[in-house]
Amino acid sequence: MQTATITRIEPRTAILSTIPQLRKFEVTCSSCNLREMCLPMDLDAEAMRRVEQVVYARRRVRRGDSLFNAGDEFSAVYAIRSGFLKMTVINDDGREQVTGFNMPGELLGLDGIGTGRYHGNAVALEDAELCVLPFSLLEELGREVPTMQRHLHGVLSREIVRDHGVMMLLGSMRAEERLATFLLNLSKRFTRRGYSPSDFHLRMTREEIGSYLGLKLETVSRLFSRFQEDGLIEVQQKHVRIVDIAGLEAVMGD
Amino acid sequence: MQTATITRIEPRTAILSTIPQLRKFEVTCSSCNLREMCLPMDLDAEAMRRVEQVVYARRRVRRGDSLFNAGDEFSAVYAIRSGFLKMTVINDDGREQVTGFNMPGELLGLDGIGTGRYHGNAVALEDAELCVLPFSLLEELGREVPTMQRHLHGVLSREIVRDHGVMMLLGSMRAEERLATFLLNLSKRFTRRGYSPSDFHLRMTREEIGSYLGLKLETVSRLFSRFQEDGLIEVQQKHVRIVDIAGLEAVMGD
DNA sequence: CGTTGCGTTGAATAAGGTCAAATAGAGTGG
DNA sequence: CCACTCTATTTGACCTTATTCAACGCAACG
Repeated sequence: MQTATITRIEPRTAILSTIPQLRKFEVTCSSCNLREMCLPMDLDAEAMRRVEQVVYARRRVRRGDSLFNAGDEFSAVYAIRSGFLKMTVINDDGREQVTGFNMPGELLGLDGIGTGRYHGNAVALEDAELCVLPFSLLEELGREVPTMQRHLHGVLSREIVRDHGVMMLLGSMRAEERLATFLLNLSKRFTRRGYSPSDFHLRMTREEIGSYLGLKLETVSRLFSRFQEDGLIEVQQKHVRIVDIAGLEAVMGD
Repeated sequence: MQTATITRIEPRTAILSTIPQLRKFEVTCSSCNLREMCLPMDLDAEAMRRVEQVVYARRRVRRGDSLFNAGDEFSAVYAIRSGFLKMTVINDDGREQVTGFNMPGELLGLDGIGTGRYHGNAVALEDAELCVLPFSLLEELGREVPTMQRHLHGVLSREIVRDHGVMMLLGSMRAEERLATFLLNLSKRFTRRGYSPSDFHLRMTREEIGSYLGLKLETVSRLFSRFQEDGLIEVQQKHVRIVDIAGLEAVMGD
């Protein structure tokens, strides 16, 4: 496990003009193709400029490496620019639970605000690049720009809502419903990012899917096979093709 | 389902002096015995005063009634003054999942910030009284008082952390571990509120416990009986007495 | 004092887990 | 480029756990 590369970017616009064009281009949220779903969503030009001041570094994490681990000191949240990550928690007996899979445009590290230390582990499922948002700067921005404040609260609240959805999944659904829900959720998120709703590459293993869904990897594998037999999907290793969306949705309806 | 009683309290201190002594006394967070664990935790006098301006109404909800329901317009979060409540979500096929049980000093309604509508249902398990905190006032306060801002973020973040703990419970633990965890968690929270760590009254039914823990009510009942046979607890209907805390903790260790 | 909701318990069943073996890919170094 | 290794995946057989179905008991309440 090696230290991830950190690319420092100038923190304040005052200095921004001294940076080569290319670099400047990289920093701007306004030109980032994730702006529609990332933190600066729906901001006016002025607010956007302020956010860009907060994004003061870029960080790369290689597949298998951690962005942060449980217990690490919290100082920033991260916006995913590229790559897939998983969030996990590990309990006393060493059992690991995957609490989420995250894709570009999503925010990581919110679990660290409350205690000053990250509560979970963020591990890259493939090489990833992230925007580092020092949380104190984000809070400062929130105090000055109500839109940003509201937006940050929204992100936190929606994470809670998402978690409640996972509780519903884990607490009330049968195995096949869980997997169907999972696939449909991935499909929706891929669609939002401009990728195919029906054809995608799973970055996580069967075991990681199983952990997230509260199932064993063998069960996940069997379900993939069954869904394929039933003509709902086509699977080949990590590549999934959803053949019958309505059918998948109907799995929950029985 | 009847509308809960709402007691209006003057929103701003300017008017506060006109209220009878008793009422004034009721409003003050500073004299509330929950201040140690509620929103105004760790605030200085000035910040405390500001919070008290935000708490502008009191609301009563009777056992079985809803404080709010999924889809209701979001405008406030609620601090529980007295009484137990449960949070639930209901999915398309009508299945209900209990996502949490809440006791005095805890905040409800955070799930509504992100979308402007509450995502879950808050139902009183016994007659309850709550402080109404209009969220726009809370945000305003957050912008002006960094301590409060940080504190609100902390509450939101810790809710996420709690949810991840529940995911761990639902995704990775066996039935008996879940129930043991649940009982120990209740014990801890009761202790914090000055009640007995070992002797308490469950406000929720076996079915509600089961829903929360991802188990059927019969399973919960059997586990209670088994824990009793094993000398870990004594149960009589809703009254629980933890006899062997270490033993309960050990349930998770096997 | 019957009704009703909640809780307990037993027996049968099903869902998913465990164990084991075979296979398929991906990555590595010669 | 190929052989080798390692890890991920698939599948079968069997087992365990929790669910389902059903009956009954208890306590609160009109």
